[in-house]
Amino acid sequence: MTDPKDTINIENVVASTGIGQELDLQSVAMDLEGADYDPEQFPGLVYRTQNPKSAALIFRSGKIVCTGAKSTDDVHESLRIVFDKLRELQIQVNEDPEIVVQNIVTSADLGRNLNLNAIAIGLGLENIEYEPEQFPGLVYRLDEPEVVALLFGSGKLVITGGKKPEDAEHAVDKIVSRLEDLGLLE
Amino acid sequence: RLRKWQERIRTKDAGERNLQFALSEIDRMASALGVPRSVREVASVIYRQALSNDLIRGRSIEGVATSCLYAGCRQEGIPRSLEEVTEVSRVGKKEIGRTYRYIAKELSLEMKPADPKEYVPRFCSDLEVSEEVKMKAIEIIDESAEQGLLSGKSPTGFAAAAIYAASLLCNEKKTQREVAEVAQVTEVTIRNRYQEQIEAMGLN
DNA sequence: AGCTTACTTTGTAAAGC
DNA sequence: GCTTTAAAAAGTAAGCT
Repeated sequence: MTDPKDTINIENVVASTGIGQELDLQSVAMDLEGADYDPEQFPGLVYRTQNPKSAALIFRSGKIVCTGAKSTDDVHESLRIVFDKLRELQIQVNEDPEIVVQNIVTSADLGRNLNLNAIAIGLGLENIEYEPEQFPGLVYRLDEPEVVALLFGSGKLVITGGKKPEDAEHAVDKIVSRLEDLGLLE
Repeated sequence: RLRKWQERIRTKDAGERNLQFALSEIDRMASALGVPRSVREVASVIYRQALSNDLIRGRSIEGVATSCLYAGCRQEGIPRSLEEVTEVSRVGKKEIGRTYRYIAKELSLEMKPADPKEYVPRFCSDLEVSEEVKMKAIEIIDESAEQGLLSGKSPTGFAAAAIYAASLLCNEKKTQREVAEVAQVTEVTIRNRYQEQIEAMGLN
């Protein structure tokens, strides 16, 4: 039996940071190759890194949001590239800006099909949201860790809202044991 | 003090007018959908509960009224799909769905997902098929749901496919297009669900 | 009948309307 | 509440050949 924990894969990491310096996004947009900046539509400038792949949202305040990285290491590497690009434009960037992971999206596989109708009733209709007419996944909010899990009929799941990789592991353990207790797995 | 008093009356009148508007909208939409009076009453009760729990603030009256009607239909066991309620409402499907989920959660309505079988009588009478087709469709839904094919699938598409399959089995063939139209799903969805159900019934 | 593209859901920060 | 970004899950839908 494959431990569902071993199937966990980080799909997206969102983090925030700041260079500690105000920016003139108009000029940054002019000098930074590949930058997308449309202040009418959104106040942030979008800059994409290729290796690792990510998208950074750079704001006038100097605060930055990095999304799309596949690991916390990739977040740091992506932001290092962004910092260096800004330095190339003669912009002062703090030594080691603090990088805070805000959300980690993970996928996993329980390895067996799930009867979502039975799970909805078993876990308690008051704790879940399952509206197959609107979305095929069952939404399950956990208190500890504080994450949200989307369970699918295939047994695959998505866990989001966590701030560290262990949150997803703990969530998978709890989900597996609850489903086993209810006799809804295997 | 006089001013406060007038304001209270103004607020009370406005609130009363809003409630009357909401209830008349529920009535209008219920008539357009052809649901029985019991559903309008349940929907009205849910709307008043939403009102007393202050769930309307920040949302459109029409959106809440439509969501309450959608919830009422399901609670009464004669569901209308979001597509169907959207057709008679002045707000979009996305807002109705979102408002419905919010109200259901806040009022602890604990709604079970709609059962595809609940759509069979209405779809079948719209298609003018026999009682035999209706029973066969229900049999197909029961069997394929038992085999776990229902998880994540839309109840209307599941019901539509079963009715299409049943019409073939009973030699009262309805086209995918005809079934798709009454169920408000695409022919592609019927085809996909139909294939799985036929396999589950061991009829392929 | 496919294939492609796109939208539905979840969470999260950023600045501003 | 909205706007934008990213990614997964699976279902549904629409457009094109």
